[in-house]
Amino acid sequence: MLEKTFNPKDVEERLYQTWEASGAFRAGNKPNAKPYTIVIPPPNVTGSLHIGHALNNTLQDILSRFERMRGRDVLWQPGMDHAGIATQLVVERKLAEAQTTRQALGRDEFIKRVWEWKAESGGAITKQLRRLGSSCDWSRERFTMDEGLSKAVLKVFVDLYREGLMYKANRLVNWDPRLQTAVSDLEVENIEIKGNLWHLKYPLAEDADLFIVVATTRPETMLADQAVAVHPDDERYKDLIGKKVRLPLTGRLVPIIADEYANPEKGSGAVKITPGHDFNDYEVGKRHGLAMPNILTLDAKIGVDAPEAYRGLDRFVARKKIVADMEALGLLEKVEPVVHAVPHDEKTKTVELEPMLTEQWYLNVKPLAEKALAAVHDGRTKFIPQRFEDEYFRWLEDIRPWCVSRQLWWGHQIPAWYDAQGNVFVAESEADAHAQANQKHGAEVALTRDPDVLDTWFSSALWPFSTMGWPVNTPEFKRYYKTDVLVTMFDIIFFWVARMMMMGLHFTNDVPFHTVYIHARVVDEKGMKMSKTKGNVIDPLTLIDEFGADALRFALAIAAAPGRDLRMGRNRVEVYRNFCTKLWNAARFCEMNNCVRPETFDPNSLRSAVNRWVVGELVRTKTETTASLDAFRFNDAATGLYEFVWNVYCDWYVEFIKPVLSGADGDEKTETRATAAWVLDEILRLMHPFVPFMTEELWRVTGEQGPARSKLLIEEAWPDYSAVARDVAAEAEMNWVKTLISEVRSVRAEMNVPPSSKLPLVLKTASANEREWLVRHNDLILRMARLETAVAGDNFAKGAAQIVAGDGTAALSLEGFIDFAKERARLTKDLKKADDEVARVDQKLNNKDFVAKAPEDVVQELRDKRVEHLSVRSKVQEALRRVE
RNA sequence: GGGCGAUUAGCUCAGUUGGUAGAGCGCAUCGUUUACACCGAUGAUGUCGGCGGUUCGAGCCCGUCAUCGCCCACCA
Repeated sequence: MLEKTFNPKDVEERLYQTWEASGAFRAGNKPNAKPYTIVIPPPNVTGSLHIGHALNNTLQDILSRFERMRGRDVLWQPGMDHAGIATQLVVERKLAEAQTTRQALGRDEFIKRVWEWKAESGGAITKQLRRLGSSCDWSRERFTMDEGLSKAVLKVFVDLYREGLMYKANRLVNWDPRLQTAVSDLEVENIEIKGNLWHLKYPLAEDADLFIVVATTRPETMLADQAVAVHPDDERYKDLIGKKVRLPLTGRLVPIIADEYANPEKGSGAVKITPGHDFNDYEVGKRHGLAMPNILTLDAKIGVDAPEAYRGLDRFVARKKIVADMEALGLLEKVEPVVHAVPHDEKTKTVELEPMLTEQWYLNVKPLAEKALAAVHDGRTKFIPQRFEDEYFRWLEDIRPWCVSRQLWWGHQIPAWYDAQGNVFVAESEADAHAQANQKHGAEVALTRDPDVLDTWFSSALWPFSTMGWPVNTPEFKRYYKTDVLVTMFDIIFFWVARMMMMGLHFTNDVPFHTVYIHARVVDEKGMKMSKTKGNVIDPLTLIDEFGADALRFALAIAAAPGRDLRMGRNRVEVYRNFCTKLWNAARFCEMNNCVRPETFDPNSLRSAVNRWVVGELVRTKTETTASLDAFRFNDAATGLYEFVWNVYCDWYVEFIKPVLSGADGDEKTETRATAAWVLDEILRLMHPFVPFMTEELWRVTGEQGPARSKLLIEEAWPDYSAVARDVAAEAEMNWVKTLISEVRSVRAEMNVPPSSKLPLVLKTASANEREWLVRHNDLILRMARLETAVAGDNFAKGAAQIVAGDGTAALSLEGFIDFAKERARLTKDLKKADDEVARVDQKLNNKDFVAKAPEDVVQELRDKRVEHLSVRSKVQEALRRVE
C-alpha cells in the first residue's frame, strides 16, 4: 500500500543502502558490456556539499544511471582531493585553537595530524554525496594522496624531469606573503583598488637641482631601484639617457636608460625600474643586465639590505614613511589618485601578492600544450557548449611555464634530493637518489630532500588515469580509460581540464575524455554569486531535508542549461517536490483502481483509442528523452518527462479512463487497467535517472501485486519500444477530442456554467440548463458521442445517448462510429496537410518579387507541386465526404 | 584595452536548422464530483533591450548601440 504522501526521509537512506548493498554501483558487473566512465571532479577533503556540487553530481548521476540502464558497464569513479593549501589551513587553525603551531610540531608530526584529521572528518562530503543519491562505485574510492596516486605523481615528475621539461629556476614569481609560498599565475586574482600615483623627483647625480620625475604606485620599492627608464624617442628625456640619478633616501647612483618599455603617454614618461619587485621591470632588468636586489623579506617586510630607518617595517607602513620622507625632502611632486588592479590571493582575496625572486620548480608545458590543442582542434575531445573551446585555445596558445612548487607541508613532496654542493638528484625514491649520488661522487654522501610540495593541481591533472592504477597497466586502466565525459564548470577549465588534457595526452597517448560538459554556475535567486560572506549560500542538504533529494535533483536538472548562470532558490525546489507528489498520486490512483501490472502486456494489441494514444505518447517521450540525454540536454529531457507525466498521463489519460474504470467489468476495463499500470511502470524507468528514490520506492510497492519483480529499478533496462507501433490514428483522434472538449469548455464559460475538472464527463454531469443547451446543439452532442465512442468505448456514448434520448429529441445509433471516427481523423489530418502545402506554395507564387527574382525552374517546380497537392486534396475531400 | 555571455509575460526561464510567441510561479475568478489543495478548471498579461539591414517572412541571421555579468590582459 502506498502512503498518502511520499516521505523522503523515511525511504532515502534505506534505498541508498539497498542500492549499495546490491552492488548496482559497482563497475565490472557487466563484463561483456561496453564500458562507460566518468571520473568525479574530486571535491576537497575539507569540503562540504554546496549547491554547485549538487548540480555537478546530479548530472553525473543522471548520466551514470541512464547509461547503466542502457546496458553499459558504468564506472563512476569517486574520490577526493587533498587540497594542499585549504587543508593545511584548516589543520593549522585547529592547532591554533590548541595553542600550538605546525612549526612547533615539526613536519612529520604535522603531516600525521593532517592524516588524523582526514580520517576523522574526511568522509563528510562523501556522505553528503550519498544523500544526493550519487551512484558512485565507492569500492574504488581514491584520494590524491593515496599511495597509488602518489606513485603516479612521482613517476610523472621524474619522467618530466628526465625529458628536460621540469626544471628549477630562480625567477620572479607570485608570492603570497601570508602563506609564504609561491602560487601560479592562475591563482592570482587582480582586484581593482583605489590607490595613488606618487610622482617622485629623482635628483640628477651631476646637478642636484635638476630632477627627473618618476610616477609609481609603489614608492616603497624605490629602495631597490636599479635604473630610471625613458623611451628612446622621447624628446623630453633624450639628453638624459646615460646620465645618472642619485636615489633619494638610499643615496645610490642608478643610470637613466633607454627602453621601449617606458611609455611616454603614461605617468611622467619616465619609469623607475625595480627588477626584483615587478614583472615588467624584471624583463627590463634582464635586457640591461641590471642587478636584481630584493629588499623584502618573505613575509613582505623591508629587509636588511635597505637603509636602517626602514628595516623591519611592513611594506605598507614603509610606503607611508617613504612618501612622508620624500615630501619632507621636497621631492614629492604630486599625488594623483588612481584606481588600479592589484594582484591578490585567490582564496581570501585579502592578501596582496608580491612579485618575489625565488627558486622554484617549473614545468615547461609548451610541448604538452601543443598536443592538448591538437586534440580539441581535431575533435578527439569536444566541449559542450562549444564556445569554451575558444577559451581553452586562447589559454593554451599563450601558455607560460607552470610554477609547480609550493612552500607548504601538506602535499606531494617534490622527489628531488640535494647533496652538500647543491647538486640535484631527481628520483622516484630516496634509494634511487642515493644511487645516483653515489655514482656521481663514488661514495656515499648525505642527501637532503627538497622540502617543497607540488601544486595541488599537479596530482589533479593525473586524476583520470592515476585513479585507474596507472602507471601500472591494470585491467581497469585498459578497460575504463579513456573516460567518456567530464562534467565540470568553466572556472576550472585552465586549472584542471587543460592540465588533464596535457598530462593525459603526454603520458597515456590518449585524451582523458572525449566530451567535456561545462555545466551552469549556480547563483542565488537574485543572480548573485553565492558566498559565505554575503550570506546568500543555499545549503543543498537543507533543501534535501525539506523537499527530498529527488525534488532538488529534478529542479537542478530541469534548469541545467550548460555554461550559464542557474538561479536556484527554495521555491524552485518546492515546485518539483510538487511534481514528485503528482507522480506519487498517479501511482496511488492506479493502486486504488486495481491497475495491476499484467503477466504479459502487448502494446500493439490494444483496442481502446485512449490506451493506444497514451502508449504512443509514451514512445514519443522515451525517444525524445533519450535523444536529449545523448546530447546532454538535461533540461529538455526533464521538461519532456515533466510534461508527459503531468500533462499527458495525469491531466488527460487518468481523467479519460476514470469512467471506464468505474464502469462495468469487461475487456475494455481489463485492458485499461493493464495499460495504466504498464505505462506507470515505464514512467518509473524513464524518471529513474532523475528521481531515483521515489521511483525505486514506487517500483517496490507496485511490485507487491502482479508478477514478482526480479530486479531493483536501478538494475532495470532503459525502455526499448522499437517493436511498439505508434498509432497515428489514435493520436489524431485524441487531438480531435481535445479540440472538441475545449469547444465545450468555452461554451460552458459562455453559458456561465461552473467549469468542471472532469470534462470528459461533461455529458454525464451536465446541469439542467446545460443539458438544455446541449440538446439545442444536438449536432455537437452527436459529434461528442461519436468521438467518445472511438476513444473510450461504449460507456461514454451510452451516457451521451441517454442525455439526448432522455429529452426525446434524438436517438443514437452506435454502430459504425468507431470506424467512422478513425477514418475521419485520418482524412482530416491528410486534408490539413494538403491544405498547408498548397497554402505555402501559393504564398510563394503570389509573391511578385519571388516570381520575378527566383530562377524559372524553381518557380515551375512549385507550380507542379501545387497541382499535385490540389489533386491530393480533392481526393481526400472526396473520401471524407463518403465517410460522413 | 581584448574576448565571451545575457537582455522574451510582474518574477524565473524554454524557444535545435527563419514560417501564426510558450511553461512554471505569481495574479483574478471558480471548484473539494472515485489520485493529488504539494490539487483541478478558466482567464488576463508580451512594440521577444533600441535602431538599422538581409528575406515574401526575423525572437532566431547580419551590423550597430545600450544595460548587466564573466574571463583575459594592462598595472610606472
